[in-house]
Amino acid sequence: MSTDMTPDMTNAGPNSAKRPTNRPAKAQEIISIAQSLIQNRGYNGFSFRDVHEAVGIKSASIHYHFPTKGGLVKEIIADYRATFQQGLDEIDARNLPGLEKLEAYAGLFENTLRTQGCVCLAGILATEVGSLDEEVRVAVDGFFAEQDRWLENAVRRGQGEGNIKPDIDAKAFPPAFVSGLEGAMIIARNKGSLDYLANAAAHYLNMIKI
Amino acid sequence: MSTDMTPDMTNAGPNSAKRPTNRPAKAQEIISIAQSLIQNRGYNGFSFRDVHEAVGIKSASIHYHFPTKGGLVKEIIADYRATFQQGLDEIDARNLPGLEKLEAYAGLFENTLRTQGCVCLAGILATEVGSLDEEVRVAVDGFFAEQDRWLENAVRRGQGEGNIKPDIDAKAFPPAFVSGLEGAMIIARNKGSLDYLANAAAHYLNMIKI
DNA sequence: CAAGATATATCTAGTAGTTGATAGGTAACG
DNA sequence: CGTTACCTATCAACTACTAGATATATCTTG
Repeated sequence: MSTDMTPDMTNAGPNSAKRPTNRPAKAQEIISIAQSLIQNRGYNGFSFRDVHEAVGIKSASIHYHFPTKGGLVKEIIADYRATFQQGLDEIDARNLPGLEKLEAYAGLFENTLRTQGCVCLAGILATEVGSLDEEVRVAVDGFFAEQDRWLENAVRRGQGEGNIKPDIDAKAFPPAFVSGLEGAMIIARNKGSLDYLANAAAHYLNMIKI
Repeated sequence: MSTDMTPDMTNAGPNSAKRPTNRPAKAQEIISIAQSLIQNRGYNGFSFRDVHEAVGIKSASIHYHFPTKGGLVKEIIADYRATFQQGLDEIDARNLPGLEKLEAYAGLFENTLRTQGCVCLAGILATEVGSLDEEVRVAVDGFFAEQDRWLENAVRRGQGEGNIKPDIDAKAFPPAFVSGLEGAMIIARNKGSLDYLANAAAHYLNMIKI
C-alpha cells in the first residue's frame, strides 16, 4: 500500500511545461532551478552557488539576470502564482462537477509531490516569513486568497449539483482544505510516503461529499 | 473578528514552564532560545551568533554546551517531543470527553501561535528535511506518530461516548487533523491572523461532532 | 583545614569555508 | 558602436567550529 517517493530535482514546480512569462531562456532556467531548490531546501537553504552548479553559469552571472536573492524570490513566487493559476484554468476547462474539481485540485498537490518530490512553494515560503521581504509575504498571502476563491466556487457548484453536502460552509471549507493539503504535503515528504497526502486529501473530500 | 498577532520572542515553544530534562540552566536557556529561533526563522535561518545575542554568552561558549548545530537540533526536538507529551498528559488528566480532548488539542496549537507567535517545531523541521540529519527526520516522524496515537484514542473515546460521529475513521482522521493544524498554523502566521487557525480547527471538529 | 588537583564554564582569537554581491574585462552580435 | 550575456577576480560579512588561556568553583588529600 505504501508508495515509494523518489525526489526528482530535474525540473521545477508543478506544471513547469509552459510558463506564463516570456523571459530570456537562461533567466527562466534560473527561475526554475531556484524554485526547485527552494521547494526542496527552503529560501535560507539554497545559495547562488547551488544555482550555478545546476544551471552551469557562474554565480556572478546569475546576478546579471537577478541582481539580488530577494528579488529572485519575488519573481519566483509571481511565476508560481501564474503557473498555478494555469493549473486551475485547466481544471476549469474540463468542466467537471464540483466534487471532481476538488479531487483534481488535490491531485495538483499529489502530483507535485510525486513527480518533483517537493512541497508547495507558498507553503515553504510561509514557514520562512521571518527571513523574507514583506512583499513576498503579501504575495504568498495572495496565493492562498486565490486558492480560497477558486475552491469556494467549486464547493458552491458541487452543492448546486447535489454532490457536495449543502450544510458545508463554502467559505470555511477552502482554508481548511488548503491548510490540510499543505500540512499533509510537508509531513508526507518527511515520512517519504505519498500515501500520507493522498489519504488526508481523500479524508477531507469524504467528509463533504454526498 | 480579526485578532492581532504580536510575535513574542521572549520565551520558547509551548508549555515552556517546566522542562522534562534536568540540564544545566545555561544549556536549557540555549535550547529554549534556539528552539524559538528555529520556530521563527527555521533551521537554516538561525545562527550561533543569534543565540549569542539572545543568551549573552559568546558563540564559542555555545559550542561548549552543544558541540555542533546538528547536535543542538537533535536535543531540541527530543525536548520538544517530551514537552508536548506533557501537554497531552495534562489534557488527559482533565478526563474530558473525547470531543473536548480534541478541542483542547487544537488549543495547544492556537496557544503556541498566540503566545509565542510561532509555529510548531516539528512542522518547521519537516519543511527543512533536506538540510537535516536522518536522525532528526526520524524524530520528527516520531512526533507525528505520537500525535496520531493520542488522537486516535481521543476519537474512539468520543465515539464511545456518542459525541463524535461513529462513521468517522479513527485511524484516518488524526493525520488529516494534524496536517490541517500544521498547515493552518503556517498560513495563519503568514497572514498575521490567529483566527485563520482557529477557524480551520473549528471546521475540522465541526465535521466530526454529533 | 589548607593546598593542590580537577572540573566547569566562560573568554579571546582565530580557522577555513560560504554567503550575497560588485567591479571590470571580453567575446558575440546587430 | 552599443547591447547582451557571460567571465575572472575580488569583496566584506557571516558561517560553524577550534585552540588555548583563564577564572571560579568543587572535590581530594596531606
